[in-house]
Amino acid sequence: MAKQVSERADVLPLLGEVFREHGYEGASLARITAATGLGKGSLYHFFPGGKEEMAAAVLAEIDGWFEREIYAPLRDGADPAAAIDHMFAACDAYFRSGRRVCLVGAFALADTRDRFAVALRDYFAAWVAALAAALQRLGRTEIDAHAAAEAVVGAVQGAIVLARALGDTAVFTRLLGEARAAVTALV
Amino acid sequence: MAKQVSERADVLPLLGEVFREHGYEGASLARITAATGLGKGSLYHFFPGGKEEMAAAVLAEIDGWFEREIYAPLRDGADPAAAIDHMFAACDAYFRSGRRVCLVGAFALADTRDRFAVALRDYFAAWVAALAAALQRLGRTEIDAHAAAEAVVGAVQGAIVLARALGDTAVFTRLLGEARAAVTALV
DNA sequence: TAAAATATGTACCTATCGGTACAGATCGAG
DNA sequence: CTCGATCTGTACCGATAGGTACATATTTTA
Repeated sequence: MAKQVSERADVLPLLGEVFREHGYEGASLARITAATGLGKGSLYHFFPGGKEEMAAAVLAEIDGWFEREIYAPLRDGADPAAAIDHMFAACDAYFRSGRRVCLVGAFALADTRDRFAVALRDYFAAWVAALAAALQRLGRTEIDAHAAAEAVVGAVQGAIVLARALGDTAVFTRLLGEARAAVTALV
Repeated sequence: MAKQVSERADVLPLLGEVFREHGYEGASLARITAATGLGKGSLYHFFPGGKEEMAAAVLAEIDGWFEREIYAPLRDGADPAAAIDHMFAACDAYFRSGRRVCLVGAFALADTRDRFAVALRDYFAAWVAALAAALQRLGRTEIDAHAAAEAVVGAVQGAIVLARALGDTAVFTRLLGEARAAVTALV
């Protein structure tokens, strides 16, 4: 019985991928075991709360990544305009031009919405608030900045849906490009 | 054993609601039975292909509704501008300001994407094409019209995700209003 | 190196999954 | 009224779901 060197944090990305590809209900313990290489023993040792705790941990890890990589620069970075550019580039890379689903968005459309309501709300609220802060720092009014930020975050989610349904990554890039142009034009 | 008066077409809306609320995998036969009042006998009589045929029938019914109610007026209606206005109003009503999920969009984010790939692609392709046709009839170039149509359809999907995640129908109305303003401004 | 804490695999549990079989009930056509 | 077609409820199927129990390994600590 070889001891696995993996930490709890190491399995979160693998876990996230399983939830992304199969959804919460479709992510069976068998699939999770196969994807992570961890047996039920290890899994329930790391996540005593079972599947629900696994999904919550994945959501928390995602939230942490976005906070570090995207929200913080928008909110506190020296150059708001550069932070916005970085956000669009990071989104294209993270969502692989629409090939990769946004787990939070997917959970929002499924009946996981209620179970993880707080995490979902916080994720999008933080994103909109951070982007709005950057836009305000560029001279926009609070109301205008908030509305524009909502539109951009919504555009990203819509672009993922469209790109996946049409099987076309170009539409993702196109929509993000338009959103970027629209939000940077008036600055 | 009382004979049910329901036709196959009558159960499709109920079926659709179950898939919308619980997703494909979450829509168990038990839930379907409870929601429709039909036992397994009747269910498999109407849909010999089981769950997959039920979902396909629901998608076809949805497609038919949008074709009749939204695409046709955009494409062939006498007044393209009025058809666009009607589209936004119909979307707000149909998706109940973001309270109700778009089944096609939800399927696109789940692993049902591959199983129903053709239906999902057709739904969005038809929507974009119809809206683009209306915009062209209002004088826009083909390329410009197509890009604008994609942006609007994407905005609707993004608005649903955001509204559900934030638990706020106002953001749906706001985003659709902005999309409507943007698309009708240059006409 | 002994003991305590941390991992891990396996066997097993009950509940439910989608689907099938089929006997009855109900119906319309003649 | 009869007969065949159309419905519908129930019992049942094997597979799999998430989860628990626990003995066995491995590390860490003292």
